[in-house]
Amino acid sequence: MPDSKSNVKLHPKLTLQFFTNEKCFGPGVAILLEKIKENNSIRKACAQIGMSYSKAWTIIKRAEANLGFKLLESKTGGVDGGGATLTKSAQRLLSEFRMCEKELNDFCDVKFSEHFSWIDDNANKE
Amino acid sequence: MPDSKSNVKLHPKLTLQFFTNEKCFGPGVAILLEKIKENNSIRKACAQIGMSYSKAWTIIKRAEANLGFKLLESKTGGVDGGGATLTKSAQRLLSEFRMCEKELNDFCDVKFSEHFSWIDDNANKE
DNA sequence: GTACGTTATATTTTTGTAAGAATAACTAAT
DNA sequence: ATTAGTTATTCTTACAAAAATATAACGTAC
Repeated sequence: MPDSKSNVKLHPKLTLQFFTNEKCFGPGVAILLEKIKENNSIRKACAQIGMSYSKAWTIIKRAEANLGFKLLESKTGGVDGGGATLTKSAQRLLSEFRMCEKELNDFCDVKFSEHFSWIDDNANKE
Repeated sequence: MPDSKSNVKLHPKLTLQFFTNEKCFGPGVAILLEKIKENNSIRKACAQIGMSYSKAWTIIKRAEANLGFKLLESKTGGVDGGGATLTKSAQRLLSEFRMCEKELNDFCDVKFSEHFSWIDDNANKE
């Protein structure tokens, strides 16, 4: 049996994504929207999470196109240069997404221990 | 509201992965192991799923190192050139993984309709 | 002892994705 | 008009991940 490479014990990670024909919503867009909500600015949000503006713009546009509704209400120009805020739909999507993720993760923790606790036991390993 | 880019309706996709310090097991290794089991051969398995042998080898070794036990029992040489079979632990891991995935996906379908049915309704969209 | 078909492993090449750069447009204030 | 700071958009560049390639080793049969 090979030596374990790591001290961190085995744990599950669940990723929730939404698709139509293509991937259109997941953790990346979610965190981005959260930061835009905090900052009222796409640019500042990008700076905080280390994402390029062009990527942010791309994934938001793709999400909007596939979901069928707008996520951002944005203004250009003005004294502060402009800004962006979340639509009501985006806020709802975001909050439901986080709730859903939490419920799934809780369930996953239960199932993981049901199915994989035997891995910690040092029996039955070849 | 932007026009929907696609006819396929919105649906969730759940990905289950295992980590220690690094990612070490997920759908990719799972399907690979299933094909190795079918064929008793890493090479044939790779051919079937369009994965390079070097990648297969890398992800299996990484999985073994992080899980702490062997996944494959392999032979080189001989009349048929050799081959590989799954260890008992690998078979158990695989079957529990598929079961766990199924339970999570079923739960996810329920939760998705609880949280996101409103997206289909053409109300509340800006 | 040569051939075959595989595992085992490292190295090189390709490719897909993200970052970065460049540019235009917008609007309130000065 | 000019400035400022943002959104909007496209294009180019860089990098990391995957594929491809190369090579060695293995053991059974002929």
